[in-house]
Amino acid sequence: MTADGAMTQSPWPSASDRQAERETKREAVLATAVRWFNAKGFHATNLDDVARALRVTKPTIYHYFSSKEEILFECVQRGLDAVRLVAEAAQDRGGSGADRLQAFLKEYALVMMRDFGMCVSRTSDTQLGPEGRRRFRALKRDIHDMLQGVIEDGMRDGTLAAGNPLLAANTVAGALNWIALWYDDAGKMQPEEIAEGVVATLMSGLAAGRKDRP
Amino acid sequence: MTADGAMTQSPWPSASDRQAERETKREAVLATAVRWFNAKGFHATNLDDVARALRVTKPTIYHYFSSKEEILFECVQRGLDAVRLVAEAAQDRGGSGADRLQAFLKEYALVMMRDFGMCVSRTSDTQLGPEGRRRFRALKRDIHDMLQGVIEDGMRDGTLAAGNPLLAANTVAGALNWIALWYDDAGKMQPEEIAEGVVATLMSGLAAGRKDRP
DNA sequence: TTTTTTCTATACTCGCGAGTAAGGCGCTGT
DNA sequence: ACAGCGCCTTACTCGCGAGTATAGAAAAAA
Repeated sequence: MTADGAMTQSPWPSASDRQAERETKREAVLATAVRWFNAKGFHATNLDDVARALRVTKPTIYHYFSSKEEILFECVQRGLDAVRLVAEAAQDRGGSGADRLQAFLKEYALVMMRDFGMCVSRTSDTQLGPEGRRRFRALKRDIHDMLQGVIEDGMRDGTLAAGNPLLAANTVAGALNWIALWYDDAGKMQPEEIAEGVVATLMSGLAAGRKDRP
Repeated sequence: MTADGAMTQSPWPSASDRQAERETKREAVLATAVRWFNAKGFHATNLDDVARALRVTKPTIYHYFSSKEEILFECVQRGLDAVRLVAEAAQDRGGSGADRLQAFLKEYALVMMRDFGMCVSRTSDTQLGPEGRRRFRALKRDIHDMLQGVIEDGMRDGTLAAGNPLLAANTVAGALNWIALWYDDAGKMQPEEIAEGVVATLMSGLAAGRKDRP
């Protein structure tokens, strides 16, 4: 039985407890900041507001982050990480290109209705400095390449219509990213419902006359 | 023969000439400003830069506009006016709902690759004050309603697949608006080509299996 | 010519908000 | 006990850029 054993809970935090505590506080800052960024925009949000919402003061925030830009960057990074995870899951999923694409798109859409996902669409790379912009673009490019890759697979195996994969990827990415700009938490439609509907439209198109939808 | 007759060009400008001159200068400010806004973002652009590009100074700009926000608003207004014009043209065009929609979408896409159109997508309403935000949203809502109206027409006459018109409108608007964020002037694809491709994807969908595209 | 209006420049103000300096409190380890 | 570090505070600096006060040149009106 170790000192960290499950039998007794020591009131004195261990070193790893305190490390975890620090991480929890960092995450709390990000969670609060991202909501302000989404609601008011990055520039219109000042860190005093964020600090007040957390019932601390601005220097406290600077104890965990070195700059406002770093906070924004970590927010979009979390959003993009979430998208990358669903992209990887879709790739590993097996099935036809169309099946993998559909699964990918739906999860992608759902991410865009969560705080960190929304932040990605609402953040312009002009809000970051040169280095942050470079990294932001690189992360977005990774996502794009995975999306385009799945589309190419589907075109190759014949489950997706032939066409320009770059254009197709940008088209669907646009429709999905845009969700972050019109989705309303308090609205009537549920995320699940929106994701299903948008993906169905993208897969089947607007025009009438599909074989499978008479 | 009037004083403004076509026969002789007086070197002394008439009152209407000077009015036109003033308008020309206003437009020049907007044309320059919108390019800076699109390239660097609204906040990162300062009016000294814009003035220098026009080889004047900041107070000159304030002689034509009352604030930086007014300049931005007039830029997005021009972009949205362009979209409204193509929407009205599509409505008057006649033909089935699907035909009118397709015509609308293509012209919409083309607008999003021009300076003022790009500015619309790149501008968040958080960049405007309460009044500007209200007007901006109203203009965007007009466009949305027209788009959704055409889609409803198409669903009613059976040329578009049945579904949720609100969702469909948001999906296509997203794909089109997003063009403004990835289109590259210096890229290989021409606006015409992009517009055709994106609209075709939206109308027909990504999945293989259309009757009209075996 | 004189007066007035239009347009533009030089040289400022001024508020906002990112980021910092310096100190205090409490826990940890020696 | 005491040195050291983690955490958080109050109270500041300071630069940037929107917007302005003022004046002068040129053109229009009188």
